[in-house]
Amino acid sequence: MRPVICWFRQDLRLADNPALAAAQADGSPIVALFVLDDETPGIWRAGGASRWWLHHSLQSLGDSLEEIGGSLVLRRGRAESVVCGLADEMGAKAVVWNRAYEPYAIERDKRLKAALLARGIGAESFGGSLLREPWEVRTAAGTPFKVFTPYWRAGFAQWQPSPPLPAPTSLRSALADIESENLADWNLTPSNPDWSGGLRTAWHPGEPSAQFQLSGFLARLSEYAGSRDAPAAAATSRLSPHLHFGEISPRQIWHAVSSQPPSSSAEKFLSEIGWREFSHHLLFYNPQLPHAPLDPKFAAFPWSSDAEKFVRWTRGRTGFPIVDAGMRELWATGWMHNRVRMIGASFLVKQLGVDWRRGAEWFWDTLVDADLANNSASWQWVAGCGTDAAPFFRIFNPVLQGEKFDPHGAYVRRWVPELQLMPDEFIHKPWTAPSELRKGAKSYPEPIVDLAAARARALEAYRSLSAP
DNA sequence: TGAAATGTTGGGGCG
DNA sequence: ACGCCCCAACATTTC
Repeated sequence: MRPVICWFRQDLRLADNPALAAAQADGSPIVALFVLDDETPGIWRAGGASRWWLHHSLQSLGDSLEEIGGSLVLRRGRAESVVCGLADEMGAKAVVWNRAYEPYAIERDKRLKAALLARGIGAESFGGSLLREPWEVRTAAGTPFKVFTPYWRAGFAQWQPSPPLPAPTSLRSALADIESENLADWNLTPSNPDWSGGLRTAWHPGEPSAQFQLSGFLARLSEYAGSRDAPAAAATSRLSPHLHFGEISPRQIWHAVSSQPPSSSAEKFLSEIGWREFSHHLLFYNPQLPHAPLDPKFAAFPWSSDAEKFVRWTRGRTGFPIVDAGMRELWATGWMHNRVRMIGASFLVKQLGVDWRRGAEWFWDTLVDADLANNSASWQWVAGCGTDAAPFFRIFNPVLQGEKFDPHGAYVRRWVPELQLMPDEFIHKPWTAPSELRKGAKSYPEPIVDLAAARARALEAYRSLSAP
């Protein structure tokens, strides 16, 4: 019997996987395939932290497939040729996959589909990584949305997803022995040095862990609205990397959260899932989102070229504790609390005047949840050059933000041990502490900018955008 | 999903 | 008792 190839991409799960379910329903033997693609033109090659996650997620997916009588075939290369080649090799009946929405992925998949159909091989794609397809949600005029709130109201207020699909309990596997590469040979995990210790402590990639994480979050859902902005509180879901790799689907999350009693927390959290949808909507209709400001006024913005300050930002040595704590959390664990991402990003763009794309690139390389749509849309939001963007005058003050959201400095002390003994009163502005208190924190840097002066410079630069 | 500057109000000290 | 000033505390405006 001719097999169906189920091509796994950003959907590394068995449950609620429409492509896999369709392959099962077809009745043909199934070949589960993953392709490590660093070659497709325009691709955003996965960064270091993402590659670490991918390694473990693939391991987990392979294990899960084996438990139900299947296996995961690993190949490397330009995906179009690899998939086509394997389909030829197997005499495949069809290839199925769940859609991805990065511009290069859309182009690649379009070419692949045409190539397969031209060879008489079936090709079908499914929606499973988003709640709604980007083109499903439109304004009354039929145009894409530019602003989140109307997008959310139009697309999701009176809307319920269909229930998630169950995971297959046994896989009708292709009998032929199919050559697979060795995951270890892909060198996705770091060595010399192995910097992944903090990631291993913080995370457990894979579909079972994603479900575990979701149920843990549901148990503390009621705290979400009140504590989501406190980085020390661990009140957020921490589902972002699981979602990015598709170890859990947004439909599973939606279903689980909306089965809880209605609450402001549930509503707030679902709207955050909505921001993820909105980012993909924006990327779909604005393929330049990752590399060009949506607002053309920003084309000639006078960004700073101060490499030294940028490096200090990346390493968490700016002298502003809440910023440095966040950047060190990112470096150590591959993740940063959402509130601190906003503070740190605003600091880079507005206080240091550095191009948002430098920040986006750093995040891309260091985040385990690095996602082209979310990352690009969020940085454009912070920089004020997106469509639904933070107004230019919204400049976070890292001292005030720290005092507001980390009032006792618990988060800062966790990631900036130099400030362990600094009293709460000075924890977010240690340079103002009496000298005897600063002695214990001697290795902590002085602030690299004067907040008031930098703020004035930023306002001037942004104001000049709209001036004639 | 701001912050700072500016304006307003009202209680209390004081002559 | 009264007017005056000071200045938190809060509200509004501006960037």
